[in-house]
Amino acid sequence: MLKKSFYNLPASELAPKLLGKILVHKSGNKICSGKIVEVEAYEGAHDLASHSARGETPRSKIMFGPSGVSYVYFSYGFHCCFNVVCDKTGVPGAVLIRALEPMDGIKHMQKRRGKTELKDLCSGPGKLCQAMDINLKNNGDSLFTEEFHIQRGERVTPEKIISGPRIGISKSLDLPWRFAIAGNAFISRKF
DNA sequence: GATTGGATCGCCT
DNA sequence: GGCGATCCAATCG
Repeated sequence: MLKKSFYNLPASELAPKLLGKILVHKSGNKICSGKIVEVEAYEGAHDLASHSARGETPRSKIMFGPSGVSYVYFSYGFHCCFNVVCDKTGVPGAVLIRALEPMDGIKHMQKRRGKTELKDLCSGPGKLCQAMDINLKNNGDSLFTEEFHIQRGERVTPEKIISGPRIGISKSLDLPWRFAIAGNAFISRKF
């Protein structure tokens, strides 16, 4: 399991380091896991696309808190998106997990998603929340439990990482804070 | 209290 | 590639 100190970095530095790691979530005795293959970084006041860009609000306050905590928000009236809170306490930051390569519990994922094709299970932030059974109730959860954590996985060297502008935002498009494992088949869309 | 605009997805062409 | 679904949170009056 990754230690707390691993998460005490600015989001744009932590995000690429999460690629290749394994996200594990157990709910209702069902264990699911997947390799992180695509992420996005969200920081503070200088990052206008971030929920914390305008300071602390009831929703964004969790981004200002201790690292290694789950930040889940509701998006577009349909989906949840899962982030990992990072950086020092008091400094806002979070890494959005955008895509996973399914590993354990694929049967559960297929049932929750209503799809059998592996590429349809976790190739997007909303999809992976549905597949992994992550919802608003998980907002604020610690990521240092047996049920919910991130562990060491495949080593991803810098040469294997591609980056570009983040998806679905209209501000701070100049920041290349979307990161993915080059050539991986499970990312949400092409760069 | 009302309005507006999303860190999306799936299905259609 | 385009669009409709659908609702929360932030912002403004």
